[in-house]
Amino acid sequence: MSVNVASEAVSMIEQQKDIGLIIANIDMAHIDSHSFLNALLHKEISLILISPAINTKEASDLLTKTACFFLKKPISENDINNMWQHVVSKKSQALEKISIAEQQEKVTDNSALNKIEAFRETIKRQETRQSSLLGKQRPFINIFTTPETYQKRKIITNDETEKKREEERKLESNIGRRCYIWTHERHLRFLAAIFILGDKKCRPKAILKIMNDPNLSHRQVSSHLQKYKSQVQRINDILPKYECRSRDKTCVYPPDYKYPFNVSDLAKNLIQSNTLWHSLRKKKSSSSSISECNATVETPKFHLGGKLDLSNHSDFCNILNKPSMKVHSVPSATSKNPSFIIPPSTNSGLRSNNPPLLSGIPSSVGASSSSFETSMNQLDLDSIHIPDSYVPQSDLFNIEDGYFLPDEMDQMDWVLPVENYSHHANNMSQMDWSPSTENHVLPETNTNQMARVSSGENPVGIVSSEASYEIIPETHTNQMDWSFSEECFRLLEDTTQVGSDNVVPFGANDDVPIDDLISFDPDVNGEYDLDAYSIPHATMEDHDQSLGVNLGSTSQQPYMMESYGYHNVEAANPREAMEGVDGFDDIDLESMVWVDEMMSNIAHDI
DNA sequence: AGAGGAATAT
DNA sequence: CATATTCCTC
Repeated sequence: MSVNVASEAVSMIEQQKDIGLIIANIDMAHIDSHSFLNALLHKEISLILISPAINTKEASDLLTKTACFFLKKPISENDINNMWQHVVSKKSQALEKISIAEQQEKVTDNSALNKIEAFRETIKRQETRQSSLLGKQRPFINIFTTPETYQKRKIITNDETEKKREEERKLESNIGRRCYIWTHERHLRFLAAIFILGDKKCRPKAILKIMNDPNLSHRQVSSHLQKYKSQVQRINDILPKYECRSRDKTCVYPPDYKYPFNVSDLAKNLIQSNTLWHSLRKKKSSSSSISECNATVETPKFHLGGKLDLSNHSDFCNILNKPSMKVHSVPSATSKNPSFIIPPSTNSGLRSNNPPLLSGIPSSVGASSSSFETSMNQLDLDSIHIPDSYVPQSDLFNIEDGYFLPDEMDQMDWVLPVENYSHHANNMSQMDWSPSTENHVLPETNTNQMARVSSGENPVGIVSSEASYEIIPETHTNQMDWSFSEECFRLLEDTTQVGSDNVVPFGANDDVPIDDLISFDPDVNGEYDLDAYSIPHATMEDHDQSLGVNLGSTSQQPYMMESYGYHNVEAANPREAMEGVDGFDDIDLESMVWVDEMMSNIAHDI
């Protein structure tokens, strides 16, 4: 909001309560600038003052009282770009004010410079974080550099030496840093541990014991577990919302259905989908354009195709003899929904170098009896009963003309910019399973009027009668999302070619030890013919029949049929996808060392 | 004392 | 957001 007269601004400040930042010319017409400043003295509003020339004394005086920053005319673009930093993190600003006030007791005549120095430090910290995240340095803004600040730096008081030591301590630990502890491999171990332990026993200490990672502390596992659990919760909260937004209404749901995903069955699904992803990736790399660099690109090891029967192993036998899992509200014991998702695409089955994080969460694998309980006697991850998700999974990845971002959902950065691929390829993105904004389907029932705003060919936003949603800006669409563009995928493929030295070739560091432990074959009996899922059921009765149940669909709203979105997978049958791949059926005993370690740990625990 | 877990800090 | 730390209970 802009006003021409200062008095207008003052009354606006009085009335409006959500003002976060004021940018004002120091030379105000019709009003004494000091009375203007008094008006916001006790408000928590950041103030940036603009002046044609900066009088140092006056500036320092004002900075002490109210202003948080001074800009000298003419204002550069850089200045504008950095303004946001004055409004974010009110809390830290407040803290800073306190610490500055304390300093003022000792250095009274330099208070303004203190403030600038402190602010500078704040920005520096932010820069550090951003650059570590982005993997590159950004130019640091110079506007704060004055001879005085440099002079000030040389005066080292006891206070400051203490501060410095504190800083060093913080640098040694990982406080405030992105430190990629939870690599893909570690996370998979973590998930495996959770799966093995089960919901009730998956405590930090036990997990750590199974993971057997000397570089991890109990607390780190604890923290990771906390986050993991919160994400499970998030999924359980969010999935029902997808369901009601779904265009695919072929499912008929019990009125009281839930999403009883628990911590360990989700872990199982995630491990499984990761394994499948890697296997398909391997297939792709051996058959498509990447094949020319096959000789140098080491592909991950897998043991798909055979299950590792550990039922006779004395340790595992005990471990796996845990109580049977109860499952709530299973709509269908014979649902044909596959337990994984292949992202739809125009000409390629695998589009991302990131494993499918959300995939596999909805699963009904192996539910073949009318009983919803089972007990495990072998490490057969397919035999566990996981309830149907009720979510037509393909819809999670459908792209429509209209997108909708539910209020309660943030846009998640669960995939990485291509430029940082080499750095992050094995890390991060483990926890954020929510599909990005683009995958949100506009609910049919939504009465909110939506309009798409375009600039040329590029959508720039969505305007609704209630709110407007910004479409992910270009920098975000460059991320390795399931929905990323064809161009982006090509770029990705290019950058993963061997010879690009800032990029780790795919596979070089991607081996997943957990695969050595668990052999998945999601389609060991050839039952999951993905093509079959793209054929719509003719009638609801057919649908019910195929599910082997009658869920009383006649009493429900008859929904339109939509096809599933499993298109263009190179081999529809994952089993086929694996045929002909060397070492496919082997179980490499030498690579099972970790399994042995894990098992002996478990034995010790027992 | 030390684990676990929520909350909060960085 | 990812990770570290604190605080409190058991």
